[in-house]
Amino acid sequence: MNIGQASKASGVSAKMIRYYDEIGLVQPSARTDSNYREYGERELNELRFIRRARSLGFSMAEITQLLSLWRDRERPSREVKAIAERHLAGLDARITEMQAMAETLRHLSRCCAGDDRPDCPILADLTAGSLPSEPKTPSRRRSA
Amino acid sequence: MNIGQASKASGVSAKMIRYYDEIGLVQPSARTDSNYREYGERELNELRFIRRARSLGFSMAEITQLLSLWRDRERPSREVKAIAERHLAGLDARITEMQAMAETLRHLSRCCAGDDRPDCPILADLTAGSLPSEPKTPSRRRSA
DNA sequence: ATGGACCTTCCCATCATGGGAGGGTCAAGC
DNA sequence: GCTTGACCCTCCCATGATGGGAAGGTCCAT
Repeated sequence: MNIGQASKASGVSAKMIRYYDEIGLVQPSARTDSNYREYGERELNELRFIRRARSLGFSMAEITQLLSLWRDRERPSREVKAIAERHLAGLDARITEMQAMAETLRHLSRCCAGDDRPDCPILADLTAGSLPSEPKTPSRRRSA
Repeated sequence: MNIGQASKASGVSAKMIRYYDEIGLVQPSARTDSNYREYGERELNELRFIRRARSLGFSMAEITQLLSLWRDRERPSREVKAIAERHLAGLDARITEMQAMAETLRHLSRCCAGDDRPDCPILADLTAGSLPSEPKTPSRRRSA
């Protein structure tokens, strides 16, 4: 199977398949005389594995580990689970963070008239710009 | 105020302040004879504005628009609101997507013993790898 | 006048992905 | 056989926001 066929069959772009080859993640089982990459069922399954793992948000670094566990028939499921849980924790953290952003935006948006007038609580909020730590006297800077 | 002071006062790294200068987003009000960037209150507020907007997840492209509205005393709040709502919609979409990932992972993780044995529903799921759309006859090409 | 803290510019790296140029290969139809 | 179009190859560049670091100039306090 050449790269185009592997791409169609795995749902991974040819560009990415070449990239995985380059970084040594999934190498073609062979090359033809004319230097075309050739992939077999095994590589195909690995490409599908990667695609599925990417769709769950795993980074390439994590996938590298997962794939090597996948290849190892002796792996302890503990290790797989640890990777998954670490990733899940990161995911949850990012979700929480984004939810906070979304809530703030929803609030500001609700407060904004959204008409022709220039007064805008959204811009007002951005202007307030509380510093990370120190509160600091609220800068009553010249109207500018 | 030089770049270090502006950095401290705004919470934006000096590196980023130089970058904003380079892309023309916030330029120093002047340069000293020795070519040091000089920032005034106005620029300081713009930097704080950016920092706050970044913390709400706006992209630099969005911030460019927001900043130009912020500078325009005649802006219609409608435009600000539109940007905010578009961004909010994108955030919500990403949150939903990540929640789906997290739910899947939580489920898989719950099903995984996480012990010394190699059997692992997480790897099993990744192996299943359903194709994006077309089922397609399972390509029985030469077994390779 | 010396040292250290600061500033400058320029280059490189990230991470996963795509775009495109320039050139070789293969298979089908004539 | 030869042409044509669809494929493949490698190599380079770009993304977005950020940081790291080198090489060299500046400022200030001792």
